Amino acid sequence: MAIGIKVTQWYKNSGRDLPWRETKNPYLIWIAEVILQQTRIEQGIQYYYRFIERFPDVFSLSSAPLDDVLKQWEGLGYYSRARNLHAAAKTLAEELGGKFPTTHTELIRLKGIGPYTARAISSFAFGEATGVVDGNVLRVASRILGDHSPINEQKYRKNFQAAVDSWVQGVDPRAFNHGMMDLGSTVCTPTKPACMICPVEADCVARQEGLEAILPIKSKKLKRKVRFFNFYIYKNEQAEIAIQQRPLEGLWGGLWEIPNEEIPHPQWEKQEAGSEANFQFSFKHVFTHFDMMGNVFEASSPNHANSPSYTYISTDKIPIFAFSKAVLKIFHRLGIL
DNA sequence: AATGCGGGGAA
DNA sequence: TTCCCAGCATT
Repeated sequence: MAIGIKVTQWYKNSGRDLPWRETKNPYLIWIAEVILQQTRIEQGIQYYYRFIERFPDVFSLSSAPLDDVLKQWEGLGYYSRARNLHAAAKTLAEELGGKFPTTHTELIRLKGIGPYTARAISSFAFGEATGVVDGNVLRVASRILGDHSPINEQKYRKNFQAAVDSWVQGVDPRAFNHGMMDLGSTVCTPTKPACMICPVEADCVARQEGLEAILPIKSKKLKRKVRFFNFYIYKNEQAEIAIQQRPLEGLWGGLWEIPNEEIPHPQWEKQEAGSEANFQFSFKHVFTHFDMMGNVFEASSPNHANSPSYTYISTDKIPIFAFSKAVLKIFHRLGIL
């Protein structure tokens, strides 16, 4: 029996039941897929419910201010996703009449929709017979094929895509693609895969050659660097604090923050901010590409805190603005949120 | 092809 | 610590 049929049948018996699988509405599927990019289901599912309640269709999203979209995204990370989602919604609403393209080759032209998401939408919403390839599916395919090429290198990607595309031919694309991802997350796991209950054990080269623990191969990535920052709580006479909005590009793009500066050298014990800034505490915040070590200072003297970019707000207005997780943690630590 | 971009959970 | 997770955009 073909791999496609086995995976499809397995999915119908053992697949997961997830809210965005109950619909063929491309908008709902799109929102779920973008939220779940590089994000675990448990982490994203509440964001999904809140997001589609606040923005139930492409027009409510396209007509909303970007700040509202970012507020819904607060704490989820990779904030360019929210910005791209908003931009693509405008394209869909204003140029395409709110109608989604039905093929992955058209969908991929929209902001924030890449090879994975384009195929997920076209397959799940419109039944296109194309292979949906994410990190889970790459692992499954690498093991089934016994392929030792690094799955995180672009030049090998098309081979895996072609294999999955061949498996989806002649079967229900929705069930097959969902099945491949569920197989990856519940059976063909990174460590200790449950090969005994795998529907394609007999087709799996890695299993036959005892390579389950070796595959998939991944080439090494660079080690994170450490960068040092000072963060400042500036208070005016009304006990309001200074905040500012970050530029749309780059880290925490479009989010609000408290004044801060990167310290070129880890002058950890020194009071960089001047005599009137009182050291509060230090923290660590981990990113994909660097570790942030932060010092937090508090100052009531506004003489060096009068930048035109600052907005002074009372602390009970903090929930109105979208902040990064790091800044929210600072607020909690200081007891002002 | 390499790099930037968040945050949380598990081994 | 290290790795992983329903990736994409930019250069």
